[in-house]
Amino acid sequence: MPLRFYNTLSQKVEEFAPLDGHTVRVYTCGPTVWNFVHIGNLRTFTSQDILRRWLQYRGYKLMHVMNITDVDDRIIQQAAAAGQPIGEYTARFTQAFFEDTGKVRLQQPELVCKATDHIDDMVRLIGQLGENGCTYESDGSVYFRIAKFPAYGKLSHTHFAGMKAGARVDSDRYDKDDARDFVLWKAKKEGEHYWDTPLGQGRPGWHIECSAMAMRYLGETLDIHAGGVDLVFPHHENEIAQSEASTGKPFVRFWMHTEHLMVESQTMSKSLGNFYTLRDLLEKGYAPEAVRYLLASVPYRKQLNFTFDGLRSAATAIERLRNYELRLKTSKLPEGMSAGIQERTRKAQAQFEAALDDDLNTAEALGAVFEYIRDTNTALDGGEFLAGNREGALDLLERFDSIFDVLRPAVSEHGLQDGEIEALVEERAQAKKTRNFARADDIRRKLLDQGVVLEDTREGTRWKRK
RNA sequence: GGCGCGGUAGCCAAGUGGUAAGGCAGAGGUCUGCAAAACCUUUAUCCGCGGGUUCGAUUCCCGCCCGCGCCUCCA
Repeated sequence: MPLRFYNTLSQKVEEFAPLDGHTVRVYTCGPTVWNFVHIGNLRTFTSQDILRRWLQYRGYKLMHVMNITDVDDRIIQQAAAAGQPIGEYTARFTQAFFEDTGKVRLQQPELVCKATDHIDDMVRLIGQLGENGCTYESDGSVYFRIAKFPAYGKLSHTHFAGMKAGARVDSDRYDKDDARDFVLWKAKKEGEHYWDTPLGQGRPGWHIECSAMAMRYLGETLDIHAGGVDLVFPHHENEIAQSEASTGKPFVRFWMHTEHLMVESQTMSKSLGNFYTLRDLLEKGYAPEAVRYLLASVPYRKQLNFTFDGLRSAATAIERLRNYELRLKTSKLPEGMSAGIQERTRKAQAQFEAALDDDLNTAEALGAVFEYIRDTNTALDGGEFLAGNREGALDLLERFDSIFDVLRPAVSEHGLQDGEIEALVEERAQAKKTRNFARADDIRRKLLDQGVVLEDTREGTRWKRK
């Protein structure tokens, strides 16, 4: 079965291949840098990381562009409250964003672009829309006239036909001709950051930055545009309107939206006290890999119920994976190659790949890997897993980790050096030989205090950092 | 109200028109100086509820109940 993704536009799972056959042009809506990323943001970004990695696994080149929204109402407000220029305020959170996403091992997009660096592109795009007769000005602001774009609503599958224009006009927004119209350019307000442009003094509306930057770097038709489900309407709907009304071409082939994350079955919100940033979780002592695993383990189109129980489960599951890898690498195996095991490995890889090809079904992919681990652990116990099978199993793990990326422990702390650990392991082996178990246990305890776990096996003692 | 997603074991969660993956937790066992790791057995006669289609439905259709999201700037 070929690679296929659910497309919000068609509401169907469709076969995917990049337009030009080799390079996938992806645009994802990045963070608004007014605060630290929370785990809901991270869920979306993690699913996009899985997407990236899977496209690469399937041999495609990537041109992935992500924007940084570094000007919007909240930023202006918060920066003012902090008494800082917006650039200074956003720089701090932009840096924090990359620190945090790096900790959960998100690959960097090929290109990251900031809204404030692309004001000219936005102004040009708005100008083009003006030439096409899609805009109007009111009180110094420029609006997009939805009536000029009949396809409006095709992404969110909203039918505005029966809705009377103006019926839902918000009393605060009488400056618009139609309630659905949205702002492209906001007139300057006293004391707010503004740009001097042919459109007048002001700042861009929210939606225009994505259209402008996406088309600037990826062309008029993108392969994939992704974001959280909440962006379907109005953000992405408006992006389509702006882009297609300007170029007359389809803006995006595949729209992919990540479902939201819940916390203990409830909406995550500050008022409920269940709002967590990544930093909150790390401070509580959870490993970033566990966060990554948990966020990646539920397929992106399903709401993910985040619980601390789940986070601990994730950490234990990672332990199982790492134990298995350690066992594979350290076990002395009988010579030879088992055809049965080889076939089992091939099958596991096929299942793993089929699962991810099927709209990134990470849960099923994990199932395939764990099932394989249990089977081969049994074979290892029974002596049927032979030296010749080791490479295949390690290769499978490597393939798995090229997507999930949880096998390597976070930071190797500055504790004991390998040589020191090995010397102590050797000393303990001698103590055990002389049945000096007190000394042996003493060494094990001492190492455990340093985060090193010892495991005695038939072939001797192996160790790992916890 | 409109549009959309979902309701599967203690928790998380996959899945199929033919009789329920996987992870975590629990119980018992094997192994072990101890411990860990690992394995074995066990934990849903049943997939929100009620109808219908079918030889057969958790999987398709209809209705209902419940949770969640969006409906103008929230990933």
